[in-house]
Amino acid sequence: MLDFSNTVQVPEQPSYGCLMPPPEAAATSAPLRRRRRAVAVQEILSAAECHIAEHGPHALSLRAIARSLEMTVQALYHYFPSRDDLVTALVTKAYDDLVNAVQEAVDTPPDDTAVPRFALAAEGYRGWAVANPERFQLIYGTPLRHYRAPTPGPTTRAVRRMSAIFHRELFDGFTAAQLDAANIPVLSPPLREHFEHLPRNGLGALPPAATALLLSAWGHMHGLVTLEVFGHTTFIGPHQAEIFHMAMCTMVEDIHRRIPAAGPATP
Amino acid sequence: MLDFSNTVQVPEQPSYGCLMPPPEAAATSAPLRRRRRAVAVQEILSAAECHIAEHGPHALSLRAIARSLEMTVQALYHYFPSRDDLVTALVTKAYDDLVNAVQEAVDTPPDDTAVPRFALAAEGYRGWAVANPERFQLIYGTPLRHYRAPTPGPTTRAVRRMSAIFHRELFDGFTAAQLDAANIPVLSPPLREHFEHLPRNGLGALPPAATALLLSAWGHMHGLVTLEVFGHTTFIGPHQAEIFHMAMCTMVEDIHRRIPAAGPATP
DNA sequence: GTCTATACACCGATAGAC
DNA sequence: GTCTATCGGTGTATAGAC
Repeated sequence: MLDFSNTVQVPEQPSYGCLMPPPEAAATSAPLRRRRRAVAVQEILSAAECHIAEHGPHALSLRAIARSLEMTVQALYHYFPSRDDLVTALVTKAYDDLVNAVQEAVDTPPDDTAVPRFALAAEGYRGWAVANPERFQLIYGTPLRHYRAPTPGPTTRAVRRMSAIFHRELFDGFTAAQLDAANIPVLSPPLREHFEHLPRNGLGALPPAATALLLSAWGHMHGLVTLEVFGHTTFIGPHQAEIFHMAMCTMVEDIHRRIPAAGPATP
Repeated sequence: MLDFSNTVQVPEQPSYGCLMPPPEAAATSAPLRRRRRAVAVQEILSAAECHIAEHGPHALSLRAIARSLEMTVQALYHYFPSRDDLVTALVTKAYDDLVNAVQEAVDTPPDDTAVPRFALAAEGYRGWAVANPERFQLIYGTPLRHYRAPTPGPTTRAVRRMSAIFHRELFDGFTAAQLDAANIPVLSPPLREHFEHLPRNGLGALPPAATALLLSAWGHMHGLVTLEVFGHTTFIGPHQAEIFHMAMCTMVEDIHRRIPAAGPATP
């Protein structure tokens, strides 16, 4: 792919912000050149995110970024060989930031311990999306014109992390046997087989019924967030968070109701 | 708004298609001029939809449409005063078509009468979205650059129709008292009040708990469709329809379980 | 590493002839 | 109603000087 792939996540930006001092690279043994380059890349990405936040992901252009950085376009080409590479870096970072937000929501001790942990994760998801609507659109909105994502997808790693979190928070405490016996309509044999052949370190580790429930839950969460971020639920006014909270809590309740209690031990 | 607003839906296009003979207007008493104009508008919209289907909603441009119609841009301006007006017409039509698809799905006698009617409607929604992914993106994807929708929104009528269908199919057979007693976490007083002040001929007619459940259901349905149409669930392969079906059926089951049975009559 | 200059495409919109 | 011509802007990308 690109030579900046190993420098792009260097100093772990604390959070997204438009006005941002040039991040001082932590004292490292890397040569000065490298560090300066990394700083420049960070500044470019930061300016790009700023531009996206202001004008939407589809307004992304090298010229605009160059303008806001008071550089010329050609200087950018020195750091990113093409627009697509810049977009790829932005998408990757956005996805990572989203997953980090979810992880952080899960790690933060909740005010109310009665709230299911999946709902906490979901609220981290929503929280990031609402705080960064344009970057959320960059990830989950209409694909960018003329952009071809590299293969393998730059987001697969983050997707796997996210999937693992939701998987854990939704099904932790249940055995595979319990999940397999979840009370849902019977799945077709081809579908069951398809699910069982997914990566063993990911969804493939779950019984098919659980995979189906997890996908359904993901869609539920994502749909509510999408409708809100894309402005289709403005009539709810300031109560979006409450609706979302209620929907996620009842959803987890309903899913868990479909999983039978552990039977007597069968050694 | 625009003078084409009364001509745009004239001959009720049978279905979306790129190659389409100029629709012969039914014998009407309207003057010849009007009919010719209506036909031209239809052709332009059709070409625009064709272009959207091929290159995505964000590629929409008057020039491209003019090219494919072998006209000049200026001829288009004769029918649509600006690009925004064309976009508005396309969005309106897409939304209408989507609602029509849902309505048709509800009206079609199902193969399996055990499938909840809400699930049938949802499958109409999904079916249209999967068949017209780019037009779905036009409606529900990233807002188009530089496009300002007119006020009142051109889609409000269609949204109301859609809302009415889902409302009916999800809650038909339940009384307001039953819906009001739905077993969900208590809603905050401000939220209840907000819901009760929604339009009386729309969501305002429902008890707040039912409105909340309907919104949740809408998000659930929309999320699964969105993930599929925007390509985030390709790993499911050809089993998307089955997952969707299962998710919708269990969802309706769970929602109905939360609504208490009708108590003894209290006259 | 950054610059000027440039090539070549695209876009929305307007003026005015026919 | 449709045309040519044009304005003023957008964009990605490259060549070559410094």
